[in-house]
Amino acid sequence: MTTAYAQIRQAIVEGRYQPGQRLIEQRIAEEFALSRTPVREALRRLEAEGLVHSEPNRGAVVRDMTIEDLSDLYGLRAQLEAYAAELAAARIEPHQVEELDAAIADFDRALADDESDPLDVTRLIADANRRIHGTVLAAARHDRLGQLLDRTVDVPLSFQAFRQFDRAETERSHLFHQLIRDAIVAGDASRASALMREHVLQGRDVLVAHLEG
Amino acid sequence: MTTAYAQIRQAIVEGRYQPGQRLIEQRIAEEFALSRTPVREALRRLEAEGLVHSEPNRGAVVRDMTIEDLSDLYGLRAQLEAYAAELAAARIEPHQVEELDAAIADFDRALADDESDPLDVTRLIADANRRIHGTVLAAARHDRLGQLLDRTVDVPLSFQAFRQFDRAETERSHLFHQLIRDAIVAGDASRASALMREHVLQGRDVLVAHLEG
DNA sequence: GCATCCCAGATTGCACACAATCCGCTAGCC
DNA sequence: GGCTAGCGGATTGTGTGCAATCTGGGATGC
Repeated sequence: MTTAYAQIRQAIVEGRYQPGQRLIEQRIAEEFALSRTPVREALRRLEAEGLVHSEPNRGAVVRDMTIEDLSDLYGLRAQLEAYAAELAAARIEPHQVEELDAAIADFDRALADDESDPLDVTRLIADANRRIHGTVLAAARHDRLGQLLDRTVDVPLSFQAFRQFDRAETERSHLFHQLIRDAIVAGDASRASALMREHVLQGRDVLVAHLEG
Repeated sequence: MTTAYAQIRQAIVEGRYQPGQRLIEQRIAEEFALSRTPVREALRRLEAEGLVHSEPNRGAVVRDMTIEDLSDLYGLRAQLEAYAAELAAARIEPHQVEELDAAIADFDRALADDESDPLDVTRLIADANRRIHGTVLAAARHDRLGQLLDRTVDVPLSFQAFRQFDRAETERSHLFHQLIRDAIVAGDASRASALMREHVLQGRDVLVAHLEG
């Protein structure tokens, strides 16, 4: 099951299964050399996560979203991540501060790297970014919030082709990461929250502009 | 599947399956005169919703929560409902204002009713309350937010025995409902948001006090 | 006495078969 | 010509058997 879930999920997030496409159990089962049973369970799980939409007796399709839907989703994510930052400001532990600093340093290093393959640099940046947000979330120590955020963050990925980060945008993100880090470490919950909200909403604007253009 | 899901869920929320209790597929299947297959799917769905926790090859148990977990959950709910109120202030439509007013009027009527069986009154109040919050959520026009909220709101129910509402508390809720309604209708998003957050956090305090006492 | 190994029972994970349902299409009727 | 009823293929929903895995307890060795 776990394997079916992970594989189908990856296929959706990477865009191999496109929005709107029907996900026929038998076909997927054959594709992954499994029976329908684990495929069904994976589809139910993906439905609960919102990546897939399904109706009784009619099966599942990869969920399609309008730009408005995506924009709303980012708005929700902004709320959730802002709350995570707020909690983190009160709950973060020293070793998590170290993790956060390390991830921010990696982001900085990747940003300054003008020798490696740009594709690798993009990957490094994306990874450091994930670690930064992940550490804030872990510091919030709120399992359920983490769960909801994981799901909310991944959905839009299926609508973004893998794309290079614009330099100015990336530097702005870096700045925000540092400000957010400082607010959290200083225990200033309301500023941490506001900065994180703004940071995510900036991301929304960039995505929307990209999709409209 | 749908029937298995609904039945198991109800059993958990009503407390017939207690927190910590193992949910053995075969046993539940027999109890509802089904095979294990729909039961399995229902358990997976409940797991995704957070009502149930399960580990590979070890099965599912009704999720247990500490007071801290519940308190955190209410904090999350406060964020989400506040966001719903914020969006509703910008998006509500005339017929939804009518629905909201009708639900608030029902709440008022139930509150003034000192003749009916107190248990019926409590049920009426709980129902009006659900409609008020449901209408705000509908007015927010944000499917995903609605989904997340449904799940976040129901979980604590399994930890509350059905209880009478304290009169002062109920009147305070009624007041907040009216203030929230006015802010939404006036299009004042930030006040609607702040009021809703406070309203939910009051609910948290009451629940926590109740569980500790 | 204590730790370790191993076995038996219980339970979940998966495959497969059959039943129920849905959708598109054709034939028949008005 | 257009509309409705009904048929057949495709797909999902459910039941069941077997394999894989975990748990607890007892026997064995130190």
